[in-house]
Amino acid sequence: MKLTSIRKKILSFFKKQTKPIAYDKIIDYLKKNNISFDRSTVFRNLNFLEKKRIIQKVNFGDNVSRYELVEEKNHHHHIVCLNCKKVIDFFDEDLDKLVKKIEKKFEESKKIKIKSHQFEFFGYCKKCQ
Amino acid sequence: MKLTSIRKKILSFFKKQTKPIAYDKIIDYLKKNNISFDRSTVFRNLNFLEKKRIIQKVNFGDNVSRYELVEEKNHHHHIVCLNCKKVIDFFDEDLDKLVKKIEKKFEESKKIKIKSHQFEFFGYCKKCQ
DNA sequence: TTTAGTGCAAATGCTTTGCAAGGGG
DNA sequence: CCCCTTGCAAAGCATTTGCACTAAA
Repeated sequence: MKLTSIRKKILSFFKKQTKPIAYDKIIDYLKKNNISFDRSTVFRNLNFLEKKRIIQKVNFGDNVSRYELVEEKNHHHHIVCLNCKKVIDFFDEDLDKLVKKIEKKFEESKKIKIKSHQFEFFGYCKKCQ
Repeated sequence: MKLTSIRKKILSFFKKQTKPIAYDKIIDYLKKNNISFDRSTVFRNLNFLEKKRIIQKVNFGDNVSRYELVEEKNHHHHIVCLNCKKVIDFFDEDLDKLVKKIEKKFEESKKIKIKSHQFEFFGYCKKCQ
């Protein structure tokens, strides 16, 4: 993996984020910081980083690709405002335990290798209700 | 809501499905049955039916819009094969109970109105492992 | 009769690709 | 020096839109 100039910038931008970010946020960031770039390069880097499992896609049901850094230690889920797309992370031990139990159950009974899951809540935040 | 010819066909197609279907499956169906249609009409109907809460979008993380009929009684989640996209429905009472508990908790503490959630597992089915 | 819904064609927006040039290891 | 990565331009798709016409209620 070559650490090219743009790749470094994109990675450092991801490190600053606390929520999943969409492609256009990266574009905005690069523009604001007067970093020259081509859109295809950004897409190629996102695909590349996803394949390398450095970032992962997060799905908010609106067909917009959002990414966040993969962090094993920090497993969490999201609550997303359907209007303003504000994101609140949440952690729930009971849920994680139950998820593991369910995964085990299906791996045994259906012979499926579970690789990942998505679990998101959608609603309206205080401001958007 | 007018019951136009195409709308009827689309609805009856949905009623035959047991799994979420993507746009192109509908196209295939209409073609096979020699029903004349325009792609934009199909999109308009999907959006319309979604707005009316007759169908709902289901997200498998691949940025393909898939829909299924909304059925209140029959709340379930999916396990999706990452390779062949085969879908297995699953039901889990413990999970549903926990979800309700979590929703309540966040509605009270964060003042968020939860409207829906998505919960899907991804993995590789027997054939694709 | 009224107006929601359709077909058609064009536009839009996101993402990918081919190719030649350039920068990183 | 090699070849992975970039920039550029063009292509590819999925989805949306404007407009005049059609058909459902």
